[in-house]
Amino acid sequence: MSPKISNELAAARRTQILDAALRCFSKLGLDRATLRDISQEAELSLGSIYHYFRTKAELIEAIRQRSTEAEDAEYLEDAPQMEGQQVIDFAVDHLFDQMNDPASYDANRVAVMLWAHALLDEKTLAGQLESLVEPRAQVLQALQHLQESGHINPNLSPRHIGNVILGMLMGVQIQKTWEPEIDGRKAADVTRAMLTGNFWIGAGDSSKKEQNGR
Amino acid sequence: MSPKISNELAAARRTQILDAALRCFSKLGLDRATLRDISQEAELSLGSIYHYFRTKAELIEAIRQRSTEAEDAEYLEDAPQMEGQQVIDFAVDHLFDQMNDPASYDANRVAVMLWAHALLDEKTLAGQLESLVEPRAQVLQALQHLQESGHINPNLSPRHIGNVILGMLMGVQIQKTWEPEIDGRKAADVTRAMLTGNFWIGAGDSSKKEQNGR
Amino acid sequence: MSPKISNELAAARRTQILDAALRCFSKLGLDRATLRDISQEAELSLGSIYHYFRTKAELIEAIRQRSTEAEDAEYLEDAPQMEGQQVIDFAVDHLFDQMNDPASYDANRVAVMLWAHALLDEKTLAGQLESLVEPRAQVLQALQHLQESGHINPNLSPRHIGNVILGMLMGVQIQKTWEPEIDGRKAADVTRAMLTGNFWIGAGDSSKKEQNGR
Amino acid sequence: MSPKISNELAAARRTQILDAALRCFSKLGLDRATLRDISQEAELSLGSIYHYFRTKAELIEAIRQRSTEAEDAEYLEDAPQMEGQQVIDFAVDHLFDQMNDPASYDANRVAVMLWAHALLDEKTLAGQLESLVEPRAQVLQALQHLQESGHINPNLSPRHIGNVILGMLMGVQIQKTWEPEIDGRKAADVTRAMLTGNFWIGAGDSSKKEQNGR
DNA sequence: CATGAATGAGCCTTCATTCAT
DNA sequence: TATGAATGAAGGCTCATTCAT
Repeated sequence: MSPKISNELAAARRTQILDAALRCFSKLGLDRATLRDISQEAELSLGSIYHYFRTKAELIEAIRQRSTEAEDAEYLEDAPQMEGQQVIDFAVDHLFDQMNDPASYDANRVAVMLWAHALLDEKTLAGQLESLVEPRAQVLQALQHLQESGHINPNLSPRHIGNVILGMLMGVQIQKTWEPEIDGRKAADVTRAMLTGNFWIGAGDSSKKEQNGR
Repeated sequence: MSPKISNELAAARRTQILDAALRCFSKLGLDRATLRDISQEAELSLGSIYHYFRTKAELIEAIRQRSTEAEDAEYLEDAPQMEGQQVIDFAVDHLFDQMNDPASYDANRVAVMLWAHALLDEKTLAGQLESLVEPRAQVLQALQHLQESGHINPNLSPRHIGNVILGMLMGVQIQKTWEPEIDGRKAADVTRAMLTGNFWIGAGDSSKKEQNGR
Repeated sequence: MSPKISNELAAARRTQILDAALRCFSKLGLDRATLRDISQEAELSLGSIYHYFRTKAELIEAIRQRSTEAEDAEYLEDAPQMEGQQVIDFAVDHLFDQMNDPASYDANRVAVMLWAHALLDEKTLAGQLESLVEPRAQVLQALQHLQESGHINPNLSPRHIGNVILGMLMGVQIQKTWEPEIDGRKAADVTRAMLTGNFWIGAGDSSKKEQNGR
Repeated sequence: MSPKISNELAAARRTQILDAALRCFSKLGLDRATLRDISQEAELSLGSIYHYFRTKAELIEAIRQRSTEAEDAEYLEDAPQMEGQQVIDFAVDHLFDQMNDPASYDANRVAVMLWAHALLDEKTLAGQLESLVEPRAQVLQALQHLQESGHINPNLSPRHIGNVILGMLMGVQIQKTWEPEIDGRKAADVTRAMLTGNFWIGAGDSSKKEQNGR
């Protein structure tokens, strides 16, 4: 009989290794976690890792891919049927929710590490940027509609609006890895308020105050 | 022989080493840049590094300190005498300007690396957070005033407003290290607009205005 | 089911593996060719190699045996009925022909590798020497006759004549693995000339003749 | 003071390492001798080796260079002022002497290993061939003279004569690494006899007998 | 018999740190 | 104080061999 492991079993092993790697990377960092650490965390031999990942870099890349795929999968499930401001609200809520989820603790930390890692590894950077292409296009389209319809200040560069929105999410995520007590929902409230005119309610301008004030 | 001269010399050597380290860390990463790399970049002997920094960790810490001190020095020069919205505008402009300055290329990259490094090194994290205490207090005070005076939505958590504002800056900085062509000034425009009610102008469509003005 | 069939099958598998091993060893070297390389070259599974050869050393030994057996088989077919100078001529021609045969490319390279390998592995050395016993005895007998009949200088040690003759063949074979454009037949001409007095013809200059003929 | 080691000391360390490497390679083989083995044989730390040789391949190459340089140095000391047959006699004697010298035991074994190694490593092969260029040219010139003056059979290819002569030396050296009791001087006698018409003295042919016979 | 996943000792190489000069 | 040679622990990776299926 073939001892060739079934595809499901092989996938399970990959998952087992990736899970262990995520924990090790989260705890020790991408550079300092060794493959021996990971093999022990996965309760496998060192050599086994190499059946599933040819190099450490490939393992890191697999971690990166899995995390963006996971996000995309959840995200794309609901996003398509929305439009305009909803798209942005949804993205913001979704990402802040994930940031708040204790189960994402390691994933969030490793995500931050990968952002720094992308500065040194072209492949990681390419993967990182590529995973942003589609969400970015969606957001840009939504922003364009909102600018055309006069809701968003048309003098602002859509691309840079996108950078700032994504930046808010990334920047808050970093801070939350530093100070886990930060409440993602409250940060989401702030973000949403900023994006929909409910942050600055302009007391000194009575017309604006009435428009935007609750 | 004069201690003053040797102190100056020593300070110059430290600077020389820190400059070299910044370049090496920027290029190779905190973990992968070796002390030999740094000594060569500084045109010093390997051993001499150890006269000025006892360990590599101490050198990294010194890099971190110097970068926050530099920012603080510039920043605190002008900021104190301002108040209210000015404080925030000033901070935003200041940080985006620095982000845009080609001379800050290495410093910006290393800053991002240090954010990730803080996840693994308690001392780095403590330093990072400590350097935020004062600016954060200033911003919080300004926000409080602006909420009390009715300019900013009082239902939002000041602390989390601070997190989001800082997050925008950090998040855009990361993206700029990935895609240097991002224009920091345009991102600053967006940020300022968001913080002062000029992003979402919700005008021209009364039905929508009512929806969002709730 | 028939044991005969399985024996044939087993022999075929062995041959298949040995052929693959010869190619891998030729290309990568005895130490650097891995059993996985060989299994892939043989289009077999890694595990199946171990059904036919218990260790890598045993596989190498089998390669060595097969190559000397092949030579002996061809060689002994015709050689016995010869005598005197013919024996030597025949051996020289035979070995140079094989050296020249493109089909022997890998075998010749691996033979050279095995000569070096014999320095480290007693079993290989023993096999190597043992395979020389019979041809050496034949050659020695022929040499003895030729010395007794006055054809070959009787002051020379037969054993060392044998060493030099075999050495010529081995040494030219090494050079041909380095520089494949060497023409084995021309080297055979030289060798045969040396062995039969047609190399140094010392003619035409009586003064020199006397010098060298002493 | 500069701890920079003097050039002589550095050269001594290199020699120390090369000597140790030669012993280890001789005993264990080029592939199987580890750098740790060598460092221990040299009574140095493992890391130290890497101050003097960047890689194992470079160490092997240094071994190869040193051995050919040593030969050349001795050889060229006396060879130039000779001509004709003397050149060949001298080369033969010189190489057989070295082969016979117990102090060359390891060097001779490693030389054989390098011949096989050259099949796998282009740089080794290039070095090997390059070291033959000059002696080969000398020998070819001597052969040409001897053919023109009618001493050597003009129908033989000079290049292949050279291959056979060098081959005799190499082939006997291999056999001597296998069977150290082989007497290099006696093999030298045989070789010299073959090269000067004193091997085949042609009893059955009276004309030849007179020409070549003693 | 066949298969290839699993094992883990061991290899080459790197690098922070020490220390004799 | 300055230098860089020396140290050796540790890391990524390989590979002969075993064994469950």
